[in-house]
Amino acid sequence: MEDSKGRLKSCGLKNTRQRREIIGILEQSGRPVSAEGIFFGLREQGETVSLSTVYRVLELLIEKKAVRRLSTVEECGALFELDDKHRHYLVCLGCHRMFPLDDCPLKSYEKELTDKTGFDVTGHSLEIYGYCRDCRGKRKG
Amino acid sequence: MEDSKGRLKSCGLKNTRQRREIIGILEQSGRPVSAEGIFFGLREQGETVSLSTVYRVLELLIEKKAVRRLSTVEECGALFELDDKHRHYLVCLGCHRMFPLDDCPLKSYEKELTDKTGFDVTGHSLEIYGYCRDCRGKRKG
DNA sequence: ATGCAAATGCAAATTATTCGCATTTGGAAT
DNA sequence: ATTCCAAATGCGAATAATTTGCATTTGCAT
Repeated sequence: MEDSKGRLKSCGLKNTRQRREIIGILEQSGRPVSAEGIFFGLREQGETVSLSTVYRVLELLIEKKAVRRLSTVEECGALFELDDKHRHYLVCLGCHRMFPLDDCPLKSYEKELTDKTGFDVTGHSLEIYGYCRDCRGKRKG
Repeated sequence: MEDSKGRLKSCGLKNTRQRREIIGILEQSGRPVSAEGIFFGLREQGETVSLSTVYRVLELLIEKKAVRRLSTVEECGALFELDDKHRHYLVCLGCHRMFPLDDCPLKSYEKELTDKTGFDVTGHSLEIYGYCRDCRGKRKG
């Protein structure tokens, strides 16, 4: 089991109080947190780290793959579409185009979940990431 | 097949030029668009609708379930978590708590997709929405 | 044709995030 | 242990995305 200091070392990052504490919050929380959540979480513990540092450290940790950001799609603000039929997309990380999928791989899974968890499942959001044919080529070249 | 005027009527909404045009863009586009995308899309067609109207109309159409917003989770800015192991959440629409799922229902599906589509799949984001036990009770009462 | 609630535009306010720059600090080299 | 410097931080200002207040306009029921 890795502690915050260990995580920093394995990322090859300088070991600073702020970074240790931000990672600490992420570890304690056990579920996704917002930048503000981290900022105020630290406040409550009597620690103080500026909000810009929170953002910068998160960015850095994402680069190092020690942290992930939920739902990567929304790069330029929220996205909207007609709510006609249920639909998901293949999102290209190269050109950012979105290709609709033929069908939803989760139809049966939702029912299963409702039964298993007692959670009343009403929907889901799913995007698949990767590189489209065009961008796949460009990456190699 | 419904046109923008028809959609507005079935939502019980007043039929205004701006609304027709915003819906028009959503129909034409065939994939998710940002508010700005709609705004400038209209500009290009020589139509003009203020950006605040775009936002207001989208909001309204979402309420009426004629439009959906991609990835509903991020209500208070981006969310971050440790990137230790692959994980998804059941997100409660009542209390906004997030409950981690035991496992990912898409493991095999990704490979299948890579083969089928020629898209180089590198990952996905998935959240399941609904109401947790607590909130399910409260909704009925 | 008329009237009014609802819709719109505009500009200002908020919120989320990023950036520039002066100051501080971790840790490699001594 | 001390020195040094690139890298990290804090602060406040800048930017981007979204919301809101208010005066004006407009659908549509009458």
